[in-house]
Amino acid sequence: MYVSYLLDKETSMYPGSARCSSNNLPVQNFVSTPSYPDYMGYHHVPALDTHGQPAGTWGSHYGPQREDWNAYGPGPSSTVAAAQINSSSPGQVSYTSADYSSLHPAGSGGLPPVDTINTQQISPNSQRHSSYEWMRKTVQSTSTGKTRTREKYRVVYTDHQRLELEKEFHYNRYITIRRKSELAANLRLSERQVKIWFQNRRAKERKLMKKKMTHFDGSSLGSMQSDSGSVSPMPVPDQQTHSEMPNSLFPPPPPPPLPMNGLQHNGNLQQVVASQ
DNA sequence: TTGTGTTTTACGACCTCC
DNA sequence: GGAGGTCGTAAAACACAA
Repeated sequence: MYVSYLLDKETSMYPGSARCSSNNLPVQNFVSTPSYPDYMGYHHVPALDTHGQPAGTWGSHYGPQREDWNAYGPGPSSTVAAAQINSSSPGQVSYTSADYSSLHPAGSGGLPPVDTINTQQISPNSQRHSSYEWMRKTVQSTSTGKTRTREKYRVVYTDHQRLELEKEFHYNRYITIRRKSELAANLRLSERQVKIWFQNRRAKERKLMKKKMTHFDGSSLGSMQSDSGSVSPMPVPDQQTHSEMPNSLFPPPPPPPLPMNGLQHNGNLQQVVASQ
């Protein structure tokens, strides 16, 4: 089942990691998110599942479209960040599933305006070294997205941002222009950041697939290998739009790799894009 | 505390497609 | 030419053992 696939994947992805610095507050790092065990549960929580709803329900609840979060330009306003710097244990926020659900009204199918989710209580159950620890920690940031040519090399995305990106990724490994735009606006990332995140995420998946293949010595992965035997686990871009895919049809584990370098997909991808 | 390994952002090079 | 794809890589952020 795909859920177990996700579990395996996610537990390895964020093994109690609390990717957060204590010094800086990137503007987009405004909130942390539920633990991934909770996240895993989102498959079963209709209110959390944005994809079962018509795509149209997504955009309608967005906060004001923010200007592209320019990773190259001067830092954006610090309005959100300022709200996060408030406490002594800065921005320590976490959601229970219920919290999270309440923030995502059923039917809205989308994320609440990020500004509305910065005041959640700290999880009382979290313990040090538990798998929930990471979500207690504050994700903070500097004020700007700096490139490696600037003072700061990179920012750390909030758990919330990653959660939503992961959700989107698990729904579809290739994001459409529309969804990219929506996500970017909703997560206060630039579209470029969303695009690159997906690229990196696919790369990560390919890497994991490769790892798995080598681990299993290909014995049970015959169907996942190309004719030439070379490993190219790039899935075929899903041409379905989000509004077309029901909850129960979360994509299966990465489909069989294609014997090519991925560039052959461009035609299809652009068709998808064009269809938006 | 520090050294080391892994993961996460971000980029450049290069590719194909329109 | 611009878009987005992969691939490889840099470096920050992080985990963890010693």
